[in-house]
Amino acid sequence: MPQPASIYHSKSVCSSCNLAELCLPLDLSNNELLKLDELSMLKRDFSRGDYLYRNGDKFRSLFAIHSGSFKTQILHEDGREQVTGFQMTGEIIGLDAISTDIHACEAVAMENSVVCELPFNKLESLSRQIPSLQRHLHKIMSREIVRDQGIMLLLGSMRAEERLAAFLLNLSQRFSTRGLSATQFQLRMSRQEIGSYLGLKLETVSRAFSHFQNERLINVKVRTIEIIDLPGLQTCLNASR
Amino acid sequence: MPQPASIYHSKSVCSSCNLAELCLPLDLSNNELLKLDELSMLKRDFSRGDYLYRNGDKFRSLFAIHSGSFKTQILHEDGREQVTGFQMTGEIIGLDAISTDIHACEAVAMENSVVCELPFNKLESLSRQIPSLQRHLHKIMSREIVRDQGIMLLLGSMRAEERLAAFLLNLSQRFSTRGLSATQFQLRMSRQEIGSYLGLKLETVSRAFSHFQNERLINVKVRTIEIIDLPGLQTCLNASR
DNA sequence: GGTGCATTTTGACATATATCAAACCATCAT
DNA sequence: ATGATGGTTTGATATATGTCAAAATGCACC
Repeated sequence: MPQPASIYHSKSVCSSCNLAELCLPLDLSNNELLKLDELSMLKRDFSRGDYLYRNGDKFRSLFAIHSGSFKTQILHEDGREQVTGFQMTGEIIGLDAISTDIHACEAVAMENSVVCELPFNKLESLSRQIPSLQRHLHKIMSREIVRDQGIMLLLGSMRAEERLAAFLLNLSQRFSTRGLSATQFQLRMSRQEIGSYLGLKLETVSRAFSHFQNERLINVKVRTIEIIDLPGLQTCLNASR
Repeated sequence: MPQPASIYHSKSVCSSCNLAELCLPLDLSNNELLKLDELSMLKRDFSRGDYLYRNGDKFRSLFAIHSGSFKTQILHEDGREQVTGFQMTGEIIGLDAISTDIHACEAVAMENSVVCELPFNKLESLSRQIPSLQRHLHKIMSREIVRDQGIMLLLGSMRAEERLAAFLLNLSQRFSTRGLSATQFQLRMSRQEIGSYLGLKLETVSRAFSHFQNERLINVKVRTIEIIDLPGLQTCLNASR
Protein backbone atom coordinates (compact mmCIF):
# COMPACT_ATOMS: atom_id res chain seq x y z
CA MET A 1 0.00 0.00 0.00
CA PRO A 2 1.95 2.99 -1.27
CA GLN A 3 2.07 6.17 0.78
CA PRO A 4 2.73 9.77 -0.23
CA ALA A 5 6.44 10.36 -0.26
CA SER A 6 6.55 13.69 1.53
CA ILE A 7 4.39 16.16 3.39
CA TYR A 8 5.21 19.79 3.74
CA HIS A 9 3.38 22.99 4.56
CA SER A 10 2.66 26.05 2.53
CA LYS A 11 1.72 29.45 3.85
CA SER A 12 -0.03 31.04 0.93
CA VAL A 13 -2.84 29.31 -0.90
CA CYS A 14 -2.45 30.92 -4.23
CA SER A 15 1.29 30.82 -4.46
CA SER A 16 1.27 27.12 -3.74
CA CYS A 17 -1.66 26.39 -5.90
CA ASN A 18 -1.83 28.99 -8.59
CA LEU A 19 -3.47 26.70 -11.02
CA ALA A 20 -6.19 25.35 -8.79
CA GLU A 21 -9.55 26.26 -10.22
CA LEU A 22 -10.66 26.98 -6.70
CA CYS A 23 -8.54 30.08 -6.16
CA LEU A 24 -7.50 31.26 -9.56
CA PRO A 25 -10.61 33.01 -10.77
CA LEU A 26 -11.30 34.89 -7.56
CA ASP A 27 -10.69 38.58 -7.27
CA LEU A 28 -10.02 38.93 -3.58
CA SER A 29 -9.11 41.86 -1.37
CA ASN A 30 -5.91 41.75 0.64
CA ASN A 31 -7.94 41.14 3.72
CA GLU A 32 -9.62 38.14 2.13
CA LEU A 33 -6.33 36.80 0.87
CA LEU A 34 -5.11 36.95 4.43
CA LYS A 35 -8.07 34.90 5.55
CA LEU A 36 -7.38 32.36 2.84
CA ASP A 37 -4.10 31.63 4.58
CA GLU A 38 -6.18 30.01 7.29
CA LEU A 39 -6.54 27.10 4.91
CA SER A 40 -2.82 26.43 5.53
CA MET A 41 -2.85 23.72 2.97
CA LEU A 42 -0.70 20.66 3.05
CA LYS A 43 1.04 19.66 -0.15
CA ARG A 44 1.61 15.99 -0.76
CA ASP A 45 3.54 14.05 -3.40
CA PHE A 46 2.18 10.97 -5.11
CA SER A 47 3.75 8.43 -7.42
CA ARG A 48 1.96 6.66 -10.22
CA GLY A 49 -0.46 4.16 -8.71
CA ASP A 50 -0.64 5.79 -5.27
CA TYR A 51 -4.07 6.26 -3.78
CA LEU A 52 -5.18 9.77 -2.92
CA TYR A 53 -8.12 8.24 -1.12
CA ARG A 54 -9.90 4.92 -1.09
CA ASN A 55 -13.45 3.72 -1.04
CA GLY A 56 -14.78 4.11 2.50
CA ASP A 57 -12.13 6.55 3.69
CA LYS A 58 -13.37 9.25 6.02
CA PHE A 59 -13.90 12.54 4.25
CA ARG A 60 -12.04 15.54 5.57
CA SER A 61 -10.67 17.47 2.63
CA LEU A 62 -11.00 18.37 -0.97
CA PHE A 63 -7.82 18.26 -3.01
CA ALA A 64 -6.49 20.64 -5.62
CA ILE A 65 -4.23 18.91 -8.11
CA HIS A 66 -1.13 21.03 -8.24
CA SER A 67 0.59 18.92 -10.85
CA GLY A 68 -0.03 15.53 -12.41
CA SER A 69 -3.32 13.73 -12.88
CA PHE A 70 -5.61 11.22 -11.22
CA LYS A 71 -8.41 8.87 -12.10
CA THR A 72 -11.45 8.22 -9.92
CA GLN A 73 -13.32 4.95 -10.03
CA ILE A 74 -16.27 3.38 -8.27
CA LEU A 75 -16.37 -0.23 -7.17
CA HIS A 76 -19.61 -2.16 -7.28
CA GLU A 77 -20.00 -4.93 -4.74
CA ASP A 78 -20.01 -7.63 -7.45
CA GLY A 79 -16.54 -6.66 -8.59
CA ARG A 80 -17.63 -4.41 -11.43
CA GLU A 81 -15.65 -1.22 -11.42
CA GLN A 82 -15.81 1.85 -13.55
CA VAL A 83 -13.68 4.90 -14.07
CA THR A 84 -15.89 7.91 -13.34
CA GLY A 85 -13.44 10.61 -14.29
CA PHE A 86 -9.93 11.74 -15.05
CA GLN A 87 -8.71 14.75 -13.07
CA MET A 88 -5.99 16.94 -14.47
CA THR A 89 -3.63 19.55 -13.08
CA GLY A 90 -5.53 22.52 -11.63
CA GLU A 91 -8.76 20.63 -11.02
CA ILE A 92 -10.53 19.85 -7.75
CA ILE A 93 -11.07 16.28 -6.64
CA GLY A 94 -13.06 14.73 -3.80
CA LEU A 95 -16.49 16.34 -4.21
CA ASP A 96 -18.19 12.95 -4.12
CA ALA A 97 -17.55 12.44 -0.45
CA ILE A 98 -19.29 15.51 0.98
CA SER A 99 -22.69 13.90 0.90
CA THR A 100 -21.92 11.05 3.28
CA ASP A 101 -18.57 12.04 4.88
CA ILE A 102 -17.26 8.80 3.39
CA HIS A 103 -15.52 8.55 0.06
CA ALA A 104 -17.79 6.81 -2.44
CA CYS A 105 -14.99 6.10 -4.88
CA GLU A 106 -11.23 5.88 -4.99
CA ALA A 107 -8.69 8.20 -6.57
CA VAL A 108 -5.42 6.89 -8.02
CA ALA A 109 -2.49 8.87 -9.36
CA MET A 110 -1.90 8.27 -13.07
CA GLU A 111 1.58 9.80 -12.90
CA ASN A 112 3.80 11.48 -10.33
CA SER A 113 1.63 14.22 -8.90
CA VAL A 114 1.47 16.91 -6.26
CA VAL A 115 -1.74 17.70 -4.47
CA CYS A 116 -2.87 20.50 -2.17
CA GLU A 117 -5.13 19.40 0.64
CA LEU A 118 -8.05 21.72 1.43
CA PRO A 119 -9.64 20.84 4.80
CA PHE A 120 -13.32 21.05 4.09
CA ASN A 121 -14.51 22.55 7.35
CA LYS A 122 -12.03 25.38 6.91
CA LEU A 123 -13.24 25.79 3.36
CA GLU A 124 -16.80 26.00 4.62
CA SER A 125 -15.98 28.51 7.32
CA LEU A 126 -14.03 30.64 4.84
CA SER A 127 -16.80 30.54 2.30
CA ARG A 128 -19.17 31.80 4.97
CA GLN A 129 -16.93 34.84 5.25
CA ILE A 130 -16.08 35.33 1.57
CA PRO A 131 -19.20 35.25 -0.62
CA SER A 132 -17.23 35.06 -3.86
CA LEU A 133 -15.48 31.96 -2.57
CA GLN A 134 -18.81 30.49 -1.54
CA ARG A 135 -20.31 31.11 -4.95
CA HIS A 136 -17.23 29.68 -6.61
CA LEU A 137 -17.37 26.52 -4.56
CA HIS A 138 -21.00 26.11 -5.56
CA LYS A 139 -20.06 26.58 -9.18
CA ILE A 140 -17.38 23.94 -9.00
CA MET A 141 -19.83 21.44 -7.56
CA SER A 142 -22.48 22.34 -10.09
CA ARG A 143 -19.96 22.03 -12.91
CA GLU A 144 -19.19 18.53 -11.78
CA ILE A 145 -22.90 17.72 -11.98
CA VAL A 146 -23.16 19.14 -15.50
CA ARG A 147 -20.03 17.29 -16.54
CA ASP A 148 -21.36 13.99 -15.22
CA GLN A 149 -24.64 14.53 -17.02
CA GLY A 150 -22.66 15.09 -20.20
CA ILE A 151 -21.04 11.70 -19.67
CA MET A 152 -24.48 10.23 -19.11
CA LEU A 153 -25.52 11.55 -22.52
CA LEU A 154 -22.37 10.12 -24.01
CA LEU A 155 -22.86 6.70 -22.42
CA GLY A 156 -26.55 6.61 -23.15
CA SER A 157 -26.73 7.74 -26.71
CA MET A 158 -23.40 7.78 -28.49
CA ARG A 159 -21.69 5.05 -30.45
CA ALA A 160 -18.13 3.94 -29.79
CA GLU A 161 -16.34 6.31 -32.14
CA GLU A 162 -18.42 9.26 -31.10
CA ARG A 163 -17.54 8.55 -27.49
CA LEU A 164 -13.84 8.43 -28.21
CA ALA A 165 -14.01 11.62 -30.29
CA ALA A 166 -15.85 13.39 -27.49
CA PHE A 167 -13.26 12.14 -25.01
CA LEU A 168 -10.29 13.30 -27.07
CA LEU A 169 -11.85 16.69 -27.77
CA ASN A 170 -12.55 17.12 -24.08
CA LEU A 171 -8.97 16.27 -23.19
CA SER A 172 -7.73 18.61 -25.87
CA GLN A 173 -9.80 21.44 -24.49
CA ARG A 174 -8.65 20.86 -20.94
CA PHE A 175 -5.01 20.94 -22.03
CA SER A 176 -5.51 24.11 -24.01
CA THR A 177 -7.21 25.99 -21.14
CA ARG A 178 -4.04 25.28 -19.18
CA GLY A 179 -2.02 26.87 -21.93
CA LEU A 180 -0.71 23.53 -23.19
CA SER A 181 -0.92 22.16 -26.70
CA ALA A 182 -4.45 21.29 -27.71
CA THR A 183 -3.28 18.97 -30.47
CA GLN A 184 -0.40 17.00 -29.00
CA PHE A 185 -0.41 15.36 -25.62
CA GLN A 186 0.26 12.23 -23.67
CA LEU A 187 -2.49 9.79 -22.79
CA ARG A 188 -1.74 8.94 -19.20
CA MET A 189 -4.43 6.27 -19.12
CA SER A 190 -4.51 2.80 -20.65
CA ARG A 191 -6.96 1.64 -23.33
CA GLN A 192 -8.65 -0.35 -20.60
CA GLU A 193 -9.10 2.77 -18.45
CA ILE A 194 -10.41 4.81 -21.37
CA GLY A 195 -12.78 1.98 -22.18
CA SER A 196 -14.01 1.77 -18.63
CA TYR A 197 -14.68 5.49 -18.62
CA LEU A 198 -16.48 5.38 -21.98
CA GLY A 199 -18.41 2.19 -21.29
CA LEU A 200 -16.45 0.23 -23.90
CA LYS A 201 -14.05 -2.71 -23.96
CA LEU A 202 -10.40 -1.97 -24.57
CA GLU A 203 -10.47 -3.70 -27.94
CA THR A 204 -13.24 -1.39 -29.09
CA VAL A 205 -11.25 1.63 -27.96
CA SER A 206 -8.21 0.37 -29.80
CA ARG A 207 -10.21 -0.22 -32.97
CA ALA A 208 -11.67 3.27 -32.79
CA PHE A 209 -8.17 4.73 -32.43
CA SER A 210 -7.04 2.74 -35.46
CA HIS A 211 -10.00 3.92 -37.46
CA PHE A 212 -9.35 7.58 -36.64
CA GLN A 213 -5.75 7.01 -37.61
CA ASN A 214 -6.78 5.57 -40.97
CA GLU A 215 -9.11 8.48 -41.54
CA ARG A 216 -6.15 10.80 -40.90
CA LEU A 217 -7.96 12.49 -38.03
CA ILE A 218 -5.32 11.65 -35.47
CA ASN A 219 -1.85 10.30 -35.18
CA VAL A 220 -1.63 7.96 -32.24
CA LYS A 221 1.22 5.82 -31.08
CA VAL A 222 0.21 4.00 -27.93
CA ARG A 223 0.31 6.76 -25.28
CA THR A 224 1.26 9.66 -27.55
CA ILE A 225 -1.43 11.36 -29.55
CA GLU A 226 -1.54 14.18 -32.07
CA ILE A 227 -4.82 15.50 -33.33
CA ILE A 228 -4.31 16.22 -37.02
CA ASP A 229 -7.81 17.17 -38.08
CA LEU A 230 -9.59 18.76 -35.14
CA PRO A 231 -12.65 19.93 -37.10
CA GLY A 232 -12.86 16.48 -38.61
CA LEU A 233 -12.96 14.94 -35.15
CA GLN A 234 -15.68 17.38 -34.16
CA THR A 235 -17.88 16.40 -37.07
CA CYS A 236 -17.70 12.82 -35.80
CA LEU A 237 -19.88 14.04 -32.97
CA ASN A 238 -22.53 15.59 -35.16
CA ALA A 239 -22.85 12.47 -37.26
CA SER A 240 -25.97 11.43 -35.40
CA ARG A 241 -27.65 8.15 -36.05
CA MET B 1 -46.11 27.30 -24.34
CA PRO B 2 -47.85 26.37 -21.06
CA GLN B 3 -47.45 28.60 -18.03
CA PRO B 4 -47.84 27.86 -14.32
CA ALA B 5 -51.46 28.22 -13.38
CA SER B 6 -51.10 30.19 -10.17
CA ILE B 7 -48.56 31.97 -8.02
CA TYR B 8 -48.97 32.58 -4.34
CA HIS B 9 -46.76 33.34 -1.39
CA SER B 10 -45.95 31.43 1.73
CA LYS B 11 -44.54 32.82 4.91
CA SER B 12 -42.94 29.83 6.52
CA VAL B 13 -40.50 27.63 4.65
CA CYS B 14 -41.05 24.45 6.50
CA SER B 15 -44.77 24.56 6.81
CA SER B 16 -45.14 25.04 3.10
CA CYS B 17 -42.50 22.60 2.20
CA ASN B 18 -42.30 20.05 4.93
CA LEU B 19 -41.11 17.36 2.63
CA ALA B 20 -38.34 19.23 0.91
CA GLU B 21 -35.06 17.52 1.60
CA LEU B 22 -33.55 20.96 1.97
CA CYS B 23 -35.27 21.87 5.22
CA LEU B 24 -36.49 18.67 6.72
CA PRO B 25 -33.34 17.24 8.24
CA LEU B 26 -32.17 20.47 9.86
CA ASP B 27 -32.38 21.03 13.57
CA LEU B 28 -32.70 24.77 13.70
CA SER B 29 -33.10 27.23 16.55
CA ASN B 30 -36.11 29.55 16.61
CA ASN B 31 -33.86 32.37 15.62
CA GLU B 32 -32.64 30.44 12.61
CA LEU B 33 -36.15 29.45 11.64
CA LEU B 34 -37.02 33.11 11.67
CA LYS B 35 -34.18 33.81 9.30
CA LEU B 36 -35.37 31.05 7.00
CA ASP B 37 -38.53 33.04 6.46
CA GLU B 38 -36.38 35.48 4.52
CA LEU B 39 -36.51 32.93 1.74
CA SER B 40 -40.19 33.88 1.36
CA MET B 41 -40.69 31.18 -1.16
CA LEU B 42 -43.10 31.29 -4.01
CA LYS B 43 -45.21 28.25 -4.64
CA ARG B 44 -46.19 27.49 -8.20
CA ASP B 45 -48.54 24.97 -9.79
CA PHE B 46 -47.67 22.96 -12.87
CA SER B 47 -49.70 20.68 -15.09
CA ARG B 48 -48.35 17.62 -16.85
CA GLY B 49 -46.08 18.75 -19.66
CA ASP B 50 -45.41 22.24 -18.26
CA TYR B 51 -41.82 23.39 -18.21
CA LEU B 52 -40.30 24.35 -14.86
CA TYR B 53 -37.36 25.76 -16.79
CA ARG B 54 -35.93 25.42 -20.25
CA ASN B 55 -32.54 25.07 -21.76
CA GLY B 56 -30.84 28.47 -21.74
CA ASP B 57 -33.11 30.04 -19.13
CA LYS B 58 -31.39 32.37 -16.71
CA PHE B 59 -30.72 30.72 -13.36
CA ARG B 60 -32.16 32.39 -10.29
CA SER B 61 -33.57 29.72 -8.05
CA LEU B 62 -33.49 26.16 -6.97
CA PHE B 63 -36.85 24.43 -6.66
CA ALA B 64 -38.18 22.12 -3.99
CA ILE B 65 -40.81 19.78 -5.37
CA HIS B 66 -43.70 20.08 -2.96
CA SER B 67 -45.86 17.54 -4.75
CA GLY B 68 -45.72 15.74 -8.07
CA SER B 69 -42.68 14.84 -10.13
CA PHE B 70 -40.50 16.13 -12.94
CA LYS B 71 -38.05 14.85 -15.50
CA THR B 72 -34.90 16.67 -16.55
CA GLN B 73 -33.38 16.20 -19.98
CA ILE B 74 -30.45 17.55 -21.92
CA LEU B 75 -30.61 18.43 -25.57
CA HIS B 76 -27.59 17.88 -27.76
CA GLU B 77 -27.20 20.21 -30.72
CA ASP B 78 -27.69 17.38 -33.22
CA GLY B 79 -31.16 16.66 -31.89
CA ARG B 80 -30.16 13.86 -29.57
CA GLU B 81 -31.81 14.24 -26.22
CA GLN B 82 -31.53 12.27 -23.04
CA VAL B 83 -33.40 12.14 -19.78
CA THR B 84 -30.85 12.81 -17.04
CA GLY B 85 -33.10 12.25 -14.08
CA PHE B 86 -36.55 11.92 -12.57
CA GLN B 87 -37.26 14.19 -9.60
CA MET B 88 -39.86 13.17 -7.07
CA THR B 89 -41.83 14.94 -4.37
CA GLY B 90 -39.52 16.34 -1.69
CA GLU B 91 -36.46 16.53 -3.89
CA ILE B 92 -34.46 19.55 -5.04
CA ILE B 93 -34.16 20.41 -8.71
CA GLY B 94 -32.08 22.95 -10.61
CA LEU B 95 -28.58 22.27 -9.31
CA ASP B 96 -27.21 22.00 -12.83
CA ALA B 97 -27.55 25.71 -13.51
CA ILE B 98 -25.40 27.10 -10.71
CA SER B 99 -22.18 26.62 -12.64
CA THR B 100 -23.01 28.89 -15.55
CA ASP B 101 -26.08 30.85 -14.35
CA ILE B 102 -27.83 29.34 -17.36
CA HIS B 103 -29.89 26.20 -17.24
CA ALA B 104 -28.06 23.40 -19.00
CA CYS B 105 -31.13 21.22 -19.30
CA GLU B 106 -34.89 21.45 -19.16
CA ALA B 107 -37.32 20.27 -16.52
CA VAL B 108 -40.80 19.09 -17.42
CA ALA B 109 -43.65 18.16 -15.09
CA MET B 110 -44.65 14.50 -15.40
CA GLU B 111 -47.93 15.10 -13.57
CA ASN B 112 -49.73 17.96 -11.88
CA SER B 113 -47.18 19.32 -9.45
CA VAL B 114 -46.50 22.07 -6.95
CA VAL B 115 -43.07 23.55 -6.57
CA CYS B 116 -41.47 25.90 -4.03
CA GLU B 117 -39.07 28.39 -5.52
CA LEU B 118 -35.88 29.01 -3.53
CA PRO B 119 -34.07 32.15 -4.76
CA PHE B 120 -30.47 31.08 -4.85
CA ASN B 121 -28.84 34.29 -3.68
CA LYS B 122 -31.05 34.26 -0.60
CA LEU B 123 -30.15 30.63 -0.07
CA GLU B 124 -26.48 31.54 -0.27
CA SER B 125 -26.81 34.43 2.11
CA LEU B 126 -28.74 32.28 4.56
CA SER B 127 -26.26 29.47 4.38
CA ARG B 128 -23.52 31.97 5.24
CA GLN B 129 -25.42 32.63 8.44
CA ILE B 130 -26.55 29.10 9.24
CA PRO B 131 -23.67 26.60 9.04
CA SER B 132 -25.95 23.57 9.24
CA LEU B 133 -27.88 24.84 6.22
CA GLN B 134 -24.62 25.45 4.39
CA ARG B 135 -23.42 21.96 5.07
CA HIS B 136 -26.74 20.54 4.07
CA LEU B 137 -26.72 22.39 0.76
CA HIS B 138 -23.26 21.02 0.08
CA LYS B 139 -24.49 17.55 0.87
CA ILE B 140 -27.40 17.85 -1.52
CA MET B 141 -25.07 18.90 -4.31
CA SER B 142 -22.59 16.18 -3.52
CA ARG B 143 -25.37 13.61 -3.40
CA GLU B 144 -26.38 14.61 -6.90
CA ILE B 145 -22.81 13.99 -8.02
CA VAL B 146 -22.74 10.56 -6.41
CA ARG B 147 -26.13 9.74 -7.91
CA ASP B 148 -25.01 10.73 -11.39
CA GLN B 149 -21.88 8.66 -11.03
CA GLY B 150 -24.07 5.71 -10.09
CA ILE B 151 -25.96 6.22 -13.35
CA MET B 152 -22.64 6.34 -15.17
CA LEU B 153 -21.80 2.93 -13.72
CA LEU B 154 -25.21 1.69 -14.76
CA LEU B 155 -24.91 3.03 -18.30
CA GLY B 156 -21.33 1.93 -18.68
CA SER B 157 -21.37 -1.56 -17.35
CA MET B 158 -24.84 -2.99 -16.89
CA ARG B 159 -27.00 -4.90 -19.32
CA ALA B 160 -30.58 -3.94 -20.15
CA GLU B 161 -32.34 -5.98 -17.46
CA GLU B 162 -29.88 -5.00 -14.78
CA ARG B 163 -30.49 -1.37 -15.65
CA LEU B 164 -34.22 -1.72 -15.39
CA ALA B 165 -33.96 -3.63 -12.11
CA ALA B 166 -31.69 -0.93 -10.68
CA PHE B 167 -34.13 1.71 -11.84
CA LEU B 168 -37.16 0.03 -10.29
CA LEU B 169 -35.37 -0.62 -7.02
CA ASN B 170 -34.26 2.99 -6.90
CA LEU B 171 -37.82 4.19 -7.47
CA SER B 172 -39.08 1.78 -4.85
CA GLN B 173 -36.60 3.10 -2.32
CA ARG B 174 -37.47 6.71 -3.02
CA PHE B 175 -41.16 6.01 -2.55
CA SER B 176 -40.56 4.16 0.69
CA THR B 177 -38.41 6.95 2.20
CA ARG B 178 -41.43 9.18 1.65
CA GLY B 179 -43.56 6.74 3.61
CA LEU B 180 -45.29 5.42 0.50
CA SER B 181 -45.56 1.84 -0.66
CA ALA B 182 -42.24 0.43 -1.79
CA THR B 183 -43.88 -2.31 -3.80
CA GLN B 184 -46.78 -0.68 -5.58
CA PHE B 185 -46.62 2.60 -7.44
CA GLN B 186 -47.43 4.43 -10.62
CA LEU B 187 -44.85 4.89 -13.35
CA ARG B 188 -45.33 8.49 -14.36
CA MET B 189 -42.91 8.14 -17.27
CA SER B 190 -43.30 6.40 -20.62
CA ARG B 191 -41.24 3.45 -21.84
CA GLN B 192 -39.48 5.88 -24.12
CA GLU B 193 -38.54 8.12 -21.21
CA ILE B 194 -37.34 5.22 -19.11
CA GLY B 195 -35.33 4.00 -22.08
CA SER B 196 -33.79 7.40 -22.63
CA TYR B 197 -32.76 7.56 -18.99
CA LEU B 198 -31.32 4.05 -19.05
CA GLY B 199 -29.65 4.34 -22.44
CA LEU B 200 -32.02 1.83 -24.04
CA LYS B 201 -34.69 1.84 -26.74
CA LEU B 202 -38.28 1.66 -25.64
CA GLU B 203 -38.73 -1.79 -27.15
CA THR B 204 -35.87 -3.08 -25.04
CA VAL B 205 -37.45 -1.60 -21.92
CA SER B 206 -40.76 -3.18 -22.79
CA ARG B 207 -39.14 -6.57 -23.33
CA ALA B 208 -37.31 -6.34 -20.01
CA PHE B 209 -40.62 -5.56 -18.27
CA SER B 210 -42.22 -8.55 -19.95
CA HIS B 211 -39.36 -10.77 -18.92
CA PHE B 212 -39.54 -9.69 -15.27
CA GLN B 213 -43.27 -10.32 -15.45
CA ASN B 214 -42.73 -13.85 -16.77
CA GLU B 215 -40.17 -14.49 -14.05
CA ARG B 216 -42.81 -13.42 -11.51
CA LEU B 217 -40.60 -10.67 -10.18
CA ILE B 218 -43.04 -7.90 -10.94
CA ASN B 219 -46.60 -7.34 -11.98
CA VAL B 220 -46.75 -4.52 -14.48
CA LYS B 221 -49.69 -3.17 -16.41
CA VAL B 222 -48.53 -0.24 -18.53
CA ARG B 223 -48.14 2.53 -15.93
CA THR B 224 -49.00 0.52 -12.82
CA ILE B 225 -46.37 -1.64 -11.24
CA GLU B 226 -46.22 -4.00 -8.30
CA ILE B 227 -42.94 -5.51 -7.21
CA ILE B 228 -43.73 -9.08 -6.21
CA ASP B 229 -40.27 -10.42 -5.51
CA LEU B 230 -38.11 -7.61 -4.27
CA PRO B 231 -35.14 -9.78 -3.26
CA GLY B 232 -35.41 -11.49 -6.62
CA LEU B 233 -35.12 -8.16 -8.38
CA GLN B 234 -32.11 -7.32 -6.24
CA THR B 235 -30.28 -10.47 -7.24
CA CYS B 236 -30.68 -9.38 -10.86
CA LEU B 237 -28.15 -6.73 -10.03
CA ASN B 238 -25.58 -9.09 -8.61
CA ALA B 239 -25.77 -11.36 -11.61
CA SER B 240 -22.59 -9.91 -13.08
CA ARG B 241 -21.31 -10.98 -16.45
C1' DG C 1 -70.27 3.19 -26.51
C1' DG C 2 -67.62 3.88 -30.57
C1' DT C 3 -63.73 6.17 -33.19
C1' DG C 4 -59.12 7.67 -33.60
C1' DC C 5 -54.54 8.45 -31.86
C1' DA C 6 -50.72 7.35 -29.01
C1' DT C 7 -48.42 4.04 -26.43
C1' DT C 8 -47.11 -0.54 -25.69
C1' DT C 9 -46.13 -5.18 -26.89
C1' DT C 10 -44.34 -8.71 -29.75
C1' DG C 11 -41.87 -10.55 -33.75
C1' DA C 12 -38.19 -11.00 -37.36
C1' DC C 13 -34.03 -9.37 -38.65
C1' DA C 14 -29.71 -6.24 -38.69
C1' DT C 15 -25.72 -4.54 -36.55
C1' DA C 16 -22.53 -2.61 -33.17
C1' DT C 17 -19.92 -4.10 -29.78
C1' DA C 18 -18.34 -7.95 -26.75
C1' DT C 19 -15.75 -12.02 -26.50
C1' DC C 20 -12.05 -15.06 -27.35
C1' DA C 21 -7.64 -15.73 -29.24
C1' DA C 22 -3.35 -14.83 -31.32
C1' DA C 23 0.21 -11.86 -32.74
C1' DC C 24 2.58 -7.68 -31.96
C1' DC C 25 5.03 -4.20 -29.45
C1' DA C 26 6.96 -1.44 -25.70
C1' DT C 27 9.21 -1.37 -21.26
C1' DC C 28 12.01 -3.05 -17.80
C1' DA C 29 15.33 -5.94 -15.46
C1' DT C 30 18.81 -9.21 -16.04
C1' DA D 1 21.38 -7.14 -26.24
C1' DT D 2 17.93 -10.69 -24.36
C1' DG D 3 14.16 -12.32 -22.50
C1' DA D 4 10.04 -11.71 -19.65
C1' DT D 5 5.90 -9.10 -18.87
C1' DG D 6 2.03 -6.44 -19.64
C1' DG D 7 -0.29 -3.43 -22.72
C1' DT D 8 -1.90 -3.03 -27.54
C1' DT D 9 -3.48 -4.28 -32.05
C1' DT D 10 -5.91 -7.19 -35.13
C1' DG D 11 -8.91 -11.03 -36.55
C1' DA D 12 -12.93 -14.34 -36.30
C1' DT D 13 -17.09 -15.15 -34.16
C1' DA D 14 -21.00 -14.54 -30.74
C1' DT D 15 -24.52 -11.90 -28.74
C1' DA D 16 -27.19 -8.17 -26.81
C1' DT D 17 -29.57 -4.62 -28.27
C1' DG D 18 -31.18 -1.71 -32.09
C1' DT D 19 -34.24 -1.31 -36.06
C1' DC D 20 -38.31 -1.90 -38.62
C1' DA D 21 -42.97 -3.39 -38.82
C1' DA D 22 -47.35 -4.98 -37.35
C1' DA D 23 -50.62 -6.08 -33.97
C1' DA D 24 -52.60 -5.12 -29.45
C1' DT D 25 -53.89 -2.18 -25.94
C1' DG D 26 -55.06 2.02 -23.47
C1' DC D 27 -57.00 6.59 -23.48
C1' DA D 28 -59.37 10.83 -24.90
C1' DC D 29 -62.86 12.82 -27.28
C1' DC D 30 -67.04 12.91 -29.82
